[in-house]
Amino acid sequence: MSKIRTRYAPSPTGKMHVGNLRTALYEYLIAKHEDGTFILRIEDTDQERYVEGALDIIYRTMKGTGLIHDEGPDKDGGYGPYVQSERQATGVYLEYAKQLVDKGSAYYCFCSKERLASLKSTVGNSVSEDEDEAKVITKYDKHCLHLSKEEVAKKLASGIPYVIRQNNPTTGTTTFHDVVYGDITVENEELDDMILIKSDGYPTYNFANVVDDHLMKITHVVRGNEYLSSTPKYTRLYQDFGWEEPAYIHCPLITNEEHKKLSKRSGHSSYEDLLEQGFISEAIINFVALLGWSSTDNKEIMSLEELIKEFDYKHINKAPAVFDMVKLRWMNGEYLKNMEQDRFYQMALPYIKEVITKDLPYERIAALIKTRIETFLDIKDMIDFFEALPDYDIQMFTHKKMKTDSESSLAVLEELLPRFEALEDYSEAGIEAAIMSYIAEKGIKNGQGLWPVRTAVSGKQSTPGGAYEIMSILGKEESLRRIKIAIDKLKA
RNA sequence: GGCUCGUUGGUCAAGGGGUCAAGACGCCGCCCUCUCACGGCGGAAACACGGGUUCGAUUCCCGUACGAGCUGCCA
Repeated sequence: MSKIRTRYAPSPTGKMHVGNLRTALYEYLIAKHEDGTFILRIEDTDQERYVEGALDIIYRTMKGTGLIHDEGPDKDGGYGPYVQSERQATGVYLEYAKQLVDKGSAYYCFCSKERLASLKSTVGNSVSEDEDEAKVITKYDKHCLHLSKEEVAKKLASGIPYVIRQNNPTTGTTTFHDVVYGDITVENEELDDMILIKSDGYPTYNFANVVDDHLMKITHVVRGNEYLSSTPKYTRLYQDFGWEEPAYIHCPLITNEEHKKLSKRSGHSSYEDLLEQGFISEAIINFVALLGWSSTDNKEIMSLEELIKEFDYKHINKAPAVFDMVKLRWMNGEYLKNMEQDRFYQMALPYIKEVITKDLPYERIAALIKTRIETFLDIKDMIDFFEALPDYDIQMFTHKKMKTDSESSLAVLEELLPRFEALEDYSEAGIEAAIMSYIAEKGIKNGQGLWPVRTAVSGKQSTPGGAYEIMSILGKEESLRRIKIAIDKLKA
């Protein structure tokens, strides 16, 4: 059995869309599961859509996610070039297209864009009140197929711009097999004579893809199911060339909450956007892997290594999957909770410093928030009270379950204040001892003693950590100041 | 419009002729607890519809509905 070779073939047109990321991931997993080769190929045949810097994003994403390719523009494996514009320069695509022309499976077309546009006739326009959905016929009419060799040669010589189109049969059917969707058959009548070589000399994606996959000996092709409808045309190409087709693995679409294709502005469209939203790479990969696939033993939290071991492309789902941000948040939180403290601290620090300018023990703050956040963006609202005491209402001291009210809270704070002032050991343990002995003396519930204190020093209903943690982090001076403020408020 | 694909709780998702139809997220409740989280326990919640085939269909077949994708000298 020959070794598996998969390829991720992005176009450098902008950010890394999560659908593309999943495709890359599956290609990687399929290859690595069988110890195969994972290739990166850049499909930049559309110069108009090329975006500066997009290539960097691709490399950065691959590196950041750990999807390391074995062959690519920067890693020659003997099947290069790995950039289609460079391959184009070698003339391969034209050469192969001409082979097809010689076989009668393709032909030159000199039709102007105007003529092409006129072909898109609208039928039954008057009746279609269903929005502006007019019936449109978009198939090319094979007008240039009937040009004689001499006419073609003449036009070619005179420099008229041309295109090379596939010559599809008009009768019969074409069938291809997809690993997830099974056999799919279409009427050849439906097949458009798609363009293989554009008038600028570049191949279309449709053509370059087939030629390159064959030349690079790709065994498994993974792509989104938006390609399902064009695959029969690729099958024709393989048949015309006499090449063996790779295994097709079309993945279900990833949609937004409205069940529409993910769009640029939906917030979860790209890997980079997600990083900006405070998610970490491992969680994104893990989550995306589970969109359309699940492991046999139901495991959900899986590292890339585990995914490699578990991944079986035969278990990919057919139905489109909604990208659920809420679940991603949960998963990200799981990763954060399980992260080694030091790494968490390093990653959280910039976000902490964004809100806290005072000289406080950042590491301890980080430890407090670790189990309480889902993304790094959650940090801000959680720790802002360390920086400045918010303006709170004394209603907050009244808590039914804690059995506290303004009056009891005032008493507790006034009695505790001198004890805190006299406290030498202002560590967490020292403060705890002071408060607990007070509680014991008074014979009150923990909550009755602690709720007023925590509220006074934080000014918030809920906080990461409790009274002693907060007080020791704030320091003696600041926490006493806040307690005095509380006493004043309660007296007023 | 045509073609293609899809349809299990709100979402992800197992299962595929006989199951009390898994699990996860979210939601709700309880426990833990100085708050919020964490953790633990429990709960509500699904086979789109109509015909077949069959002793028996969520599972197979056919329709219908709904949804999506494609219908570019984009990928």
